[in-house]
Amino acid sequence: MAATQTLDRTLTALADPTRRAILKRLSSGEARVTEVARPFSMSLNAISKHILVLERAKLVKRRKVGRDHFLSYRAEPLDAAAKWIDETRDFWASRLDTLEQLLRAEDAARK
Amino acid sequence: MAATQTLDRTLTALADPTRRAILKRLSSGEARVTEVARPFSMSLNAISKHILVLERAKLVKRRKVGRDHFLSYRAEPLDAAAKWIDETRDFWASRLDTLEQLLRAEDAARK
DNA sequence: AATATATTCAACCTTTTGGTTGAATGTATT
DNA sequence: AATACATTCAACCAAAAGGTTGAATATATT
Repeated sequence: MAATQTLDRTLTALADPTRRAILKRLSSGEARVTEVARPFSMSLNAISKHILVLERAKLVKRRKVGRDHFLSYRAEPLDAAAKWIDETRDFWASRLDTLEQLLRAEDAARK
Repeated sequence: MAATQTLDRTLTALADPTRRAILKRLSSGEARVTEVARPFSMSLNAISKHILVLERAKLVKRRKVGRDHFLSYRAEPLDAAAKWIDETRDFWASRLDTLEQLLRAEDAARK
């Protein structure tokens, strides 16, 4: 699978506050679906769907024990996301040609 | 505006590969809308909309000069995103460190 | 065996997203 | 003044997202 698609899934999963909250919850320990859902004011089904999105992004792993599904947090996909952000964010800091950019912008504006 | 909503906008903006490509392009210097659109195989209008999403997330700033709109990249919103990711990602790493320290301290006290 | 619990599946609904095309607006150029 | 260029606005469309409710499935408990 293309790396860009993996990144898409990761960032899409993170772009929703409910899913971020679920992840934070799981980052401090395993929990069952119902436990995860409890604090939220939406239906269990809605949470079940959010969990699916997180699973598809490999941010959550599921372990089934009888009727209980234990969910756990996986950090790995965050590495690629953090990497992309850092690369993009630091672009100018890591280059000293800010001056060149300014000049180019000025030049473009003139013509 | 709630911090969570700002983060939503940032991550939503980043979750699309076209928008990430636009950002990368702009991170190496200002460009006009048409210039930004050129490499893509979709309509100018589609790109115009993507730019709007990036602007709403404050990742792109617009400077109008006559009929030209110059777009520039802004890194600031990435800080919050990077922060959230790092906090979440490192959770167990830092916790295990603390636990290890506690155990080591206990051990030292015992002997 | 009957019932309760944990979870998903399925169907549905509304809003948002990501794209299209065609027209409008404002600014340069000739 | 006529025309070309840069950009957005508006209407439309299909697909996806995020939620709901009700039924189905599988496992525990009594």
